[in-house]
Parts: sequence; C-alpha cells; structure tokens
Amino acid sequence: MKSEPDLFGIDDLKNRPGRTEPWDGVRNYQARNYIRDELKKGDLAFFYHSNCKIPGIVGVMAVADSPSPDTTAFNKSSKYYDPKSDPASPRWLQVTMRYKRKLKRTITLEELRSHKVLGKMKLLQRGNRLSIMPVTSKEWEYILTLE
DNA sequence: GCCAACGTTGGC
DNA sequence: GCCAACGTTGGC
Repeated sequence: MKSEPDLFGIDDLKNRPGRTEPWDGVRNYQARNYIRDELKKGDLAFFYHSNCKIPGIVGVMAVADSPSPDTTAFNKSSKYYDPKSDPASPRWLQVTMRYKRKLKRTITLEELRSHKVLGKMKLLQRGNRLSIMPVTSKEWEYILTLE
C-alpha cells in the first residue's frame, strides 16, 4: 500500500492514537476491488513510500477491520468528495490499517527491481499506478529476507 | 520539472 | 462504442 511520506508516512501511522489510520480516499476501481475482495482483518501489508526521494518499502502494517464504505465520498468539504457515490450504494471502500513495525532499513524500489525473482511483482510492472496491490506470499517472504 | 503511462470524461 | 482531450500518478 502506497502513501506519500510528505503527506502521510510510516511515522505518521506509528504516531497515530492506537497506531491506526483509516485508509480512505482510494478512488481507483481496481484498488477498490482489492480492498473489497482481498483485504481481511489481520492481513499484513507493506507500507510503501511513493513520490519521494527514495521510494521503497519502509514498514509492515496490518488490516485492523473489515472493509467499510468510505464516507469521505459523501462529504462535500472533503477533497475526496465524489457526488457519484450514493450513500445507499457506496462506490468507495476503506479499511483501517494498524502499524506493526518499521523495516530495519528501506528496501528501495531500485533494489526491488534488481532482484530477478521479483520481476513479476505487481508493484514493478511497467506503468503501474495502483496504490493498493497484492503481494504473493513468496514475494513477501523473499522481500523480508532482504531486510 | 519532465514526461510516460494510465484512468476518466464527454462529444459524437 | 470510439477516441481525443484532459487529469493524475510517480519515477527519474
């Protein structure tokens, strides 16, 4: 799961009360579908810093609840307001994420790209812009051995 | 700051 | 339904 450290980084999550944060504002259908279909309470996720000097994986977090409607879509004063999301049939979903730990070091995008076995990772696919995407268990375990 | 890649919008 | 125009993402 990507986030821009200038806006909300791993330390921001760590410093939140309860070390949790609602992951709202996702406005991409594919990412929405991953929230809806793939995320279960207790699942682990990498925290990825994007759009910054050294993009890469910086930590581990966990899904803290079940997916629920993203109510920022109904809030006219929210930057995530979406008039097409009907409260009776919410278009966008969110999930709460809980801080687990920081990696001992950042595993940079550049480093991830240098490992041939990770070549199929969604994150590394050309042109990928998804903010939420699956990691296979093999990829997960391999990446943690790099730490 | 540039720009490739991608998603969305809206005219037709 | 097509596709040009536009907006966004995000690495570099």
